[in-house]
Amino acid sequence: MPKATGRKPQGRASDAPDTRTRIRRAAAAQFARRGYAGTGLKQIAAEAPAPFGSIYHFFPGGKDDLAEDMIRTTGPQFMRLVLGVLAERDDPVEAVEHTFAAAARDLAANDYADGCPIATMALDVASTNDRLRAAAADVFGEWTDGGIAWFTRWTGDAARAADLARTMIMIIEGAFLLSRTTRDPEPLHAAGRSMAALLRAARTDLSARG
Amino acid sequence: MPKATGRKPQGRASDAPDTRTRIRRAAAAQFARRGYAGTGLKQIAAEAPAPFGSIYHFFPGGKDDLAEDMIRTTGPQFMRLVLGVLAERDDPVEAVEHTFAAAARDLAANDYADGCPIATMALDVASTNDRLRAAAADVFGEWTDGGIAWFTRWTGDAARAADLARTMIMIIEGAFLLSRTTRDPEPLHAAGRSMAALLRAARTDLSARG
DNA sequence: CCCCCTCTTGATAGATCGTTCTACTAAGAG
DNA sequence: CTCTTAGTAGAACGATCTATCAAGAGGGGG
Repeated sequence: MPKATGRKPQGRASDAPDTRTRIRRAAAAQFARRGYAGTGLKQIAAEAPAPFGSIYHFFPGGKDDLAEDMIRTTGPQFMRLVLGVLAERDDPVEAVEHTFAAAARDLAANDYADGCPIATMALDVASTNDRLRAAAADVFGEWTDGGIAWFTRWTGDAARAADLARTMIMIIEGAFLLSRTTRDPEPLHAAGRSMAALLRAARTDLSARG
Repeated sequence: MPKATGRKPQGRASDAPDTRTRIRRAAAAQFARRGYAGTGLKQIAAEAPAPFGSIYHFFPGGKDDLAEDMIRTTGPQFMRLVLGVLAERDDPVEAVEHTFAAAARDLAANDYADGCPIATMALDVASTNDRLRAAAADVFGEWTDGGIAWFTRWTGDAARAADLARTMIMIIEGAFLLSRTTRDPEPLHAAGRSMAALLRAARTDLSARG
């Protein structure tokens, strides 16, 4: 990790993102849309835009370094995004419904290209690249922990919160998969309804037990 | 489609599958595990085993033909498999729980390599290959229809059955994603519990309304 | 018998892949 | 001024990719 010396790269427009940032952004977009094997380093350099050699300057480990960096940075970003949307409503059931509706709207708006930032890569590398598989597993673990914290604040029951958190993640991933391949927001809406139904069932169940 | 002339290929052991079948099987396995872009035609030929040129003999359209054939044949196969496991129990809630448990066991048994036969490819090509994306969308549509039929037989309510069917597909896909990348069967078990909870909620809801 | 057709076989082409390499540029440090 | 270092730039390499091609093997129908 090169220590920041406070020096600006090279006389560049002050507000434009630097080369490293442009490479990361382009890599994140391409990997998320086209998967690991389907994305070429040359495409990333072309889209950044950045000189090809700069990729290896900033990410000496090459494609794997770039992909792992992408997984570990966009993963938490996505969780913060979801948690932010969730926080826009007070009632948990409404919050969940609102979040799925927002996801459906956003996915349609970007022409069904950007769903989960890491799911495509995760499946792509699950059986072929253990380092990246582990990175994705770490991210899913963080999401699960974050979800458990969120649901525990509401249910007070940790075991139930764990199932709800995992289910929320799984159903949203499944919904992205279906909506992206069918180019139809309906799966995301159905997912929202089911997740809300699950929360309502948990609520009545918990209040019945006291 | 070459008409079957009843003639055996070339002096080959009578019980061994023919070249075309071996190519299809190898392609299905590789595409499912490594995705579309991550699978090479040479690997498929090597694993079949089959001479490389035979791929183009049987699938003149090359990789796309092979992938579309794989999607359209393994998709329905997988639905029949799931429906078969579901039919091993009479009570729908038990059937669903049993199915997820069986999926968890099978996935661990094959070292977390074989989850959904088409999900990896579907995400891989969703934004890059419209022909294959549409093929995967057709398969998901068939699954949805099959699921709706199954749940309608139980609930009698078509709209609710549609949500349940879609949710079943989505949650299973999400669970495969999480279980494969974390190499842990727990997500599949959690998915089974949640799906069962959803069915129980639907059951009490429907019986309350009459 | 010989033609015909299906299938086999692997070499080959041409493009693209990830990676490495060397040369160059610009700016801060002394 | 020179030295150093970060970053720019892309040529070159060997491997691998998809796809094509030409030739051969082997049984059925004339």
